Amino acid sequence: MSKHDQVDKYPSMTIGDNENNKRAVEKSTIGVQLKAIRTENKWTLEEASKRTGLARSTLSKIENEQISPTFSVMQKLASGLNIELPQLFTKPKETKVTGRRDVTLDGQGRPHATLTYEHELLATQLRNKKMMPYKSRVHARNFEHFGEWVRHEGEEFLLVLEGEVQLLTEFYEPATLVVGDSAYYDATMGHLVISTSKEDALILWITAE
Amino acid sequence: MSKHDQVDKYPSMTIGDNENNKRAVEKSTIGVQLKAIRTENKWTLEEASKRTGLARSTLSKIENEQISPTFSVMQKLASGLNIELPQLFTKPKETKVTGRRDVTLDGQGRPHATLTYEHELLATQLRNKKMMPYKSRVHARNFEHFGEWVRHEGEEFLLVLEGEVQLLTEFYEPATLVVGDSAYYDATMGHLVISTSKEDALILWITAE
DNA sequence: GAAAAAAGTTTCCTATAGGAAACTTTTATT
DNA sequence: AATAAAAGTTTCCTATAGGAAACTTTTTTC
Repeated sequence: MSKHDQVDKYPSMTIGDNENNKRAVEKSTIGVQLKAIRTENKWTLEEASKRTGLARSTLSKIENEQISPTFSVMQKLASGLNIELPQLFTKPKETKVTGRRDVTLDGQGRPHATLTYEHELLATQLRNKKMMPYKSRVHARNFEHFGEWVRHEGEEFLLVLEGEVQLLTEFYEPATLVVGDSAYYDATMGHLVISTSKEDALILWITAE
Repeated sequence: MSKHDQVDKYPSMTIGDNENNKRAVEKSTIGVQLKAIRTENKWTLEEASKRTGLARSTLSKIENEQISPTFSVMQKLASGLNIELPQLFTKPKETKVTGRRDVTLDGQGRPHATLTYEHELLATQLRNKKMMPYKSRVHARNFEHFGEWVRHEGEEFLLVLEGEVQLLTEFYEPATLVVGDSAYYDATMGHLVISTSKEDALILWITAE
């Protein structure tokens, strides 16, 4: 009986618990969430049971973290209780008391120069902003200055503050913009701005993802 | 031979499938998702197994929709494969071919007047934007013109284009801004802008939620 | 404040999830 | 093409989830 070969896969192997697996996963809270949702709606387990088609006992056990529900049960919960699935394991977004403000005086932003632009980043005091505003002096005079389309996630808005520029975009004809003109476009589409005035143009950009 | 004996549990029962349960739930696709993620990363079941600490067979069964994984298993999947939980049941956001663009020439936006401001809405051709840009002529000269703080969801950025204004915010001292100055703040905080120059001031606003 | 009703928990059992190993299919390798 | 190796599936068993009903706790009602 020489079955020496496949007898022991994983002789003393670490079936994957140590080497990798960043076990920093915060504890599930799915039970807590469920209970919160149910009580907020003033539902009894019985009512929740009727709504979801799950047994009263099952719901109780889930709420008390005695069992880990299967995905199909989670779907019944979401559907029956009229909530989105992620609500079951995402703790309610703490309606943070927001009162942030950051004033940037003209020319006082954080400089950031490239070959083609000279950016002045605005509102750099605030982290985790929804928008990234900056003013840029446009050095580029033609497409070749770039060589490639600029392309990134999100959407972009720009307003011309000084001079005249051309907004080149992948799927459109170039647009000539003068002071006061603005444009809004998907930044995933190739795009770039070149100056068509004698002096460098000045524009305001804002991106949001 | 034993497998066939107990084949039909649930003789013809529908354990709770009829009465309630709005079954408009799209079929799970969790298996499909998992397989997609795994193959995209060129992982074998064996590798995925090592990463997640789950058995090869379990992964196979999940991928083939033979079982509905428990939440704890889903957590191991997310953690081990370095993905966010919702990725497991949210079909990959169709990287929509975005190529929208809207140019608004100076003064050509959609007008919208109030007692205190004269707004010019920009980029009105695009729906579902992440940002709402507009230019506003500021009539207001003092707080009383408003009577109340302006307050709404999201964040706001403003840049002074002409004149001089004061930015009044609930939790800060008033800030005096001249042409080129800008400010970024949480719009949930009471805020408003008044002109402090002889003429009406002109500012650019952008809000994002 | 005792009895009844309702809400919630635990028990006990069955159905199903998850793991180890056998088996099958696919992919290299010669 | 035959063989070996790797990847994937299925089987079989154990652990656990989920349901029905008994039980306990809380709330209501008289």
